Amino acid sequence: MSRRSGILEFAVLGLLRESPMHGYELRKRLNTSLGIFRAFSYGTLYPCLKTLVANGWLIEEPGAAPADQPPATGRAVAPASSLAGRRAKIVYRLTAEGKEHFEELLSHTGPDSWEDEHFAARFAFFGQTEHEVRMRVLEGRRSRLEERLEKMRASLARTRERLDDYTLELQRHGMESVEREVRWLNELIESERSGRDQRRSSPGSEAQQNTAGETDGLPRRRGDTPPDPSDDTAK
Amino acid sequence: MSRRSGILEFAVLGLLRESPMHGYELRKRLNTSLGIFRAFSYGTLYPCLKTLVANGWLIEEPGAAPADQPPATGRAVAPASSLAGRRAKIVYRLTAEGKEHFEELLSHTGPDSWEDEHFAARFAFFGQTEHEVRMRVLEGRRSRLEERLEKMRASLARTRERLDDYTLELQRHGMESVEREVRWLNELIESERSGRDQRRSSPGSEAQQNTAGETDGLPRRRGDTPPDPSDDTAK
DNA sequence: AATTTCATGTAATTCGTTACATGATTCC
DNA sequence: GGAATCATGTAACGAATTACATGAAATT
Repeated sequence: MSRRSGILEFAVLGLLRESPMHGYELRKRLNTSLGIFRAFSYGTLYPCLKTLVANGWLIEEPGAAPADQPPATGRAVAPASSLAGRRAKIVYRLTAEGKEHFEELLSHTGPDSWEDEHFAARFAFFGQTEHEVRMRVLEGRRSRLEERLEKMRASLARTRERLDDYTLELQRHGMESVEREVRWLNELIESERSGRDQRRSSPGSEAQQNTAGETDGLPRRRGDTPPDPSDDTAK
Repeated sequence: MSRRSGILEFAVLGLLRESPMHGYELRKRLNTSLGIFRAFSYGTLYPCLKTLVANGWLIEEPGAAPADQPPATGRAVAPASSLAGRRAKIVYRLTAEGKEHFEELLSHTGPDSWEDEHFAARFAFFGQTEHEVRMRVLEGRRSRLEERLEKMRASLARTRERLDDYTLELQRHGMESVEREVRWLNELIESERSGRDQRRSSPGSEAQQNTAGETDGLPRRRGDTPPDPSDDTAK
């Protein structure tokens, strides 16, 4: 019941799987940590959390600091008027069912999975995804983009000449972007193939830290930032 | 009244300015001709048309073929049962007020204009936009993207190491895309500057044909289609 | 003490889609 | 004459935003 768009639900479960958090922090992670994620508003996030709780996938805990600041001596964190009545921070924690559900979502691939935002969300949690599934998603995405390319080419060929230069340039640029993403996917698929099946659905409940790991099959880039020095003019 | 999202309204007015059309065709143009435009459904388009008519910006005409096939001898097009009763094709035509309104939209730039979809729509009609405005839009877009880049860089620096390789790769790719678009904008702004102010708000009501024109200040690319022959498998 | 940032929520509204319902035209 | 495509619409729903309302904690 209540198919709440998948994407937000998925991302929330995925993030909470790594560690419990309260809504406010969750939102920030959603907007920044994950690559492409659009900025969800509180008006979206909080109701969604309620639903997830209602489904038994999360539990609300009256918590103080979100997993960074350890509870330590027992005071100082939940200060004055006991943790009972007042509206305190609510820390959301994934239940066993929630974890199971997320795992299921992770292993399931439908035609949605290739669409822009869905794909980004899937990719963001590739770390906990099985090799098989990763391949399916990457290849699905690629053929989705190739379809799109074909349509663009067709439309471009059909309408040629009749369009002004700006429209043409817009289309050209759009196509180039898509072509570029296809190439990116090719690289990813390539390295996915060669770097066999490291990291199946993760063994423990901990997020794998991957400290200084070169273990992953990703195409490495050193010299990350492009040759453009001195652009940190903050303002 | 009824601020219908701007973007669809804008695009519809812009397309109808070039030539009258009926809804069905309009939708196709929306999806293909213009570069990036997402696919609007009929459920969105038709009500929007009604609103535009109600605002006096469009008029519905019982029409047969949409401006391609000339009315010619008067028959053959609206065949049997006269053009009276039955639900016929409705051709939408821009009124004088509509044209005026569109022109106003064209010359107005708000902070919306830099956002992804808005920008694409604006760009698609740069052909009828004044040089001044084009510059504002391009530069606004660029600084919007630069803001975004800064945030991404900051977040990346903040979270380093703590993220798994896939998340990192996703962010890297996202940033690269944005950087690329900035470079594209730089080129456009550059050629906009050098190729002074050709094409102010268009003189006549006709869409400028631009047949084989090299007049525009756009960065030219010959060898447009990438080295990929034989891809016209229309299927 | 006042301001900013953190934190949680709700109601109204906007934007847009899906699914449905209908009918005309063209192609085979 | 049947299928595909063209063509127009509507009602129900969905997803997410904005604006509002509240309050606790940290900073100055």
